[in-house]
Amino acid sequence: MSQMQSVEKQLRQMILGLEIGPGEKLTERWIESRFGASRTPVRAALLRLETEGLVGRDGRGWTVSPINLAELEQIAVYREAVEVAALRLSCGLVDRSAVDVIEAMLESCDKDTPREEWHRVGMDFHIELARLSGNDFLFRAVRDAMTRLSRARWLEVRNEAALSRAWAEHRAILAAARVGDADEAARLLSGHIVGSRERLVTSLANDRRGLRARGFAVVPA
Amino acid sequence: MSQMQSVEKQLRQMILGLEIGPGEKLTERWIESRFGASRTPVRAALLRLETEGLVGRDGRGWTVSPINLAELEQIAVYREAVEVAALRLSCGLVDRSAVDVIEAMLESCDKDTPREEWHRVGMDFHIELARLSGNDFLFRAVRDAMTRLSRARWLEVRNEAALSRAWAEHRAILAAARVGDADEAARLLSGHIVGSRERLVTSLANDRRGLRARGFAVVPA
DNA sequence: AGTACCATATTGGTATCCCAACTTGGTATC
DNA sequence: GATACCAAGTTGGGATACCAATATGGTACT
Repeated sequence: MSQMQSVEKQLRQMILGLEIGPGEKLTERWIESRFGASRTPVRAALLRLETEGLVGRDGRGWTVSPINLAELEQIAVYREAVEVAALRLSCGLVDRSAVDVIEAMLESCDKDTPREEWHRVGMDFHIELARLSGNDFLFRAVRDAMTRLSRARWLEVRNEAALSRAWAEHRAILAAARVGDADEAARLLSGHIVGSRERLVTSLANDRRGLRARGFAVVPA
Repeated sequence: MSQMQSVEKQLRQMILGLEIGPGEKLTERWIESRFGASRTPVRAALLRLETEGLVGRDGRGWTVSPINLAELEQIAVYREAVEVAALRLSCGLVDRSAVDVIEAMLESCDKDTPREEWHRVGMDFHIELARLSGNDFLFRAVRDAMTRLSRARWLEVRNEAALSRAWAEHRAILAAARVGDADEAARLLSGHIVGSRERLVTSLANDRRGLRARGFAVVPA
């Protein structure tokens, strides 16, 4: 693997894992020494992460993108459009057996599963469902949206009730998709996304003070 | 403007204007000498254009992305999802006066208008309509999709009949949006996108031999 | 003539150097 | 004590040098 890919991957992981806080300043030279690479691959990695929305420019320098509540709301609308479109396509497929693979993914989480795993599977559910459509653009749109939502959702997975509710909704969506009921699946997915957004934004808005105290920049809606 | 932005802009213009043919190989050193910049900004520009899908990696090197008919079909599905979502949002706005600005844009094209302008306005119609929704993600999705479609559409604008048909459909969409009839506007827009895709892919598939003769790589659906 | 092989040129990946713009911290002045 | 100002350090943008991998073209041998 090239240094650029290595730096990109590690830096993304640190940002998504909140090892570098939202809103924190980054310098190319710090990344350079942190990962033992020179500035050329570091700059390349930053340019890519910028297009993912994980880092942004702050004047001349670089900043880890803050958690942006207004952005979270817009992403939810965007997600709804692309995920529903992908799901409708999938419901029209003759072979929808991949639904079972996704269901198995959900079932792999039980009470002993670490939080990180719940978090990852919760995102992968949506990503894999989109991949099933066979449309690369819809798939990438969902994957990128989930990446942007990742940190905000991570701050939320402590909530047991929300998780079990989400899993129930996920199963219901799969059940509708399995029998090819596109309208019902779409309705359930829309509801799930809208509901998730409301709970997420409310929760973060309430926690905002606490998050800022931990050094996490959170810009209001 | 930084060299990176300058190189990115000029290179994008050359690719979209077909001055560099789809499928052509690019070397960083050629770009370097062509635009009088050093490799640092050249590499940065290539990395950004890669995320736009205008250039891609070919093993170790760089290639201008070929025209890909399968991709065009997938983009149409993607566009339909995001553009319809944006249009429905726009129809729900209380102030839809911006529709008139878009209409004026359409009207600025007459028989004396050069082809390039028709081409640009035809794309900007969709982009501005998406911007009107106020959702940045839907807007960027449409803008990026139109960028990817740009070259294929350029090979098509010679067709007078298709243009006047497209303009009529554009006007009808605006008329429905103006009175806030979201369902009708969405129906018209869906039809417009599906129809455009069919005509575009058919036309390019027929021209494929001729395009390859001009050195343009066209990969079939 | 065909083919296997090697020297050479070219390429992208990386490291490093320089520079102008900007920050920062201290200092002299009022 | 406040403020205007300046010097030193830091930063991102750019240029260039170097390297390993690959492509290329010619050559010797069959």
